Amino acid sequence: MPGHRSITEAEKLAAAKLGGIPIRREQMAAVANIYRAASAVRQHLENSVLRGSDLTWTAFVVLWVVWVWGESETRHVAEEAGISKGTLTGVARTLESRGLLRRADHPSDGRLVLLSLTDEGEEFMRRVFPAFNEEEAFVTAGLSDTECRSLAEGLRSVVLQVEEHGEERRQALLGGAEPAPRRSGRRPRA
Amino acid sequence: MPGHRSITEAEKLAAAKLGGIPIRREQMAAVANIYRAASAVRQHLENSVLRGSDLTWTAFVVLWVVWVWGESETRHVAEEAGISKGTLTGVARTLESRGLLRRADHPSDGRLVLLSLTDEGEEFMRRVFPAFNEEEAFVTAGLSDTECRSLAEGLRSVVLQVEEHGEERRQALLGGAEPAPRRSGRRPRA
DNA sequence: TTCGTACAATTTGAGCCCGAACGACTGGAC
DNA sequence: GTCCAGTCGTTCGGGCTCAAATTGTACGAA
Repeated sequence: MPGHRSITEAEKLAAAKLGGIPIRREQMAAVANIYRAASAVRQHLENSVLRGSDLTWTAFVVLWVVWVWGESETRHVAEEAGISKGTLTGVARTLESRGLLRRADHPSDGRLVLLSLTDEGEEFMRRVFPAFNEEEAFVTAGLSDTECRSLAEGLRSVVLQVEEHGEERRQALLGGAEPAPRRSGRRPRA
Repeated sequence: MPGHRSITEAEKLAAAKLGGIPIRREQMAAVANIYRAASAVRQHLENSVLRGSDLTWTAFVVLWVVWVWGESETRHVAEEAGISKGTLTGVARTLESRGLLRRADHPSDGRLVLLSLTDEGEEFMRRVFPAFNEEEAFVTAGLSDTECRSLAEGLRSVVLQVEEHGEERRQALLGGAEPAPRRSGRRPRA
């Protein structure tokens, strides 16, 4: 687990490093803690309820999305699960090989693929989701119901800010220039 | 970005799926939003300030840790950055190849490796960190300073809960049985 | 000295991650 | 009927991710 040395201590050192240039401390601490918490929660869930079935957090989320929303087109599942289409292809392959997920062609549009749970997948979610939710309760045990709601509220505000103004902001930062190429990624064939 | 369909809507569907079994809604929403926010923030930062230098979030965090704390042993850096030692080996290799990070043997203990920034690395952080912090402020723009502090406080409580009681909890859940093997991971040589 | 235990970083294998390139397909214009 | 612009899922390349196995170093006991 991260964080033997406190974030506040780190802030001071960072400030010293910059000598005079002001830092947005509260914002920095908030972002740092979002990431820390996300890692801690994921780690805990993977090593408790998910470990027995050897599923990753992502695989479980995908399964959850299909379980809750029923048979769905892959692009919607990727969107809901918060992963790219390319990643979903791989995760779906894994889940299919475990016998939990099924893929089917769309009856009228040949470009689409539909995902749905197998019977085994349904049975799995009925059994495992309650345990998963139980651990969600465990990790937030230090917070009251009200505090949980308030936490979720604050986080939603962050998500919304990025969703609504992120693209525009990135455009502005690049100042018209096209985004820098990525070292990784597929190369043109020629 | 994830979440066209609301989490509250998903809750109801999940509840219906379970028919009667109660769900900890607030806790579920809090955890879901922690993860969503973390992804959104990471995505935004990678595609704005980090894109130009083709660094990932993780690589930047590692750089930041070494910048702030100075030359450090790899195990401490991994701990601070919230990644495993194995992952750090790879990330450090990447940063070394970019000329931002340096590795050195410990003068008295041959088992240890020390990481420090190159001059280029120092220059990079002096230039990029302010921009990074600026985007941390952007993503939290919907929150006041007080709300930021309160958000960080709630998240810290989650991190603490997992750090302090997580191991014990996982033990209890497994009920004495050793943790299930992982499909991935290195195999015995024989 | 030689052994054994402890602890360090690295390697390994399976899998996740993104975004760009790609091929299959759609649906409207002509 | 034949373009053709748009959309879909998949492939691909470089990189991150973990935990277990491995290699190497340290250090005290026999």
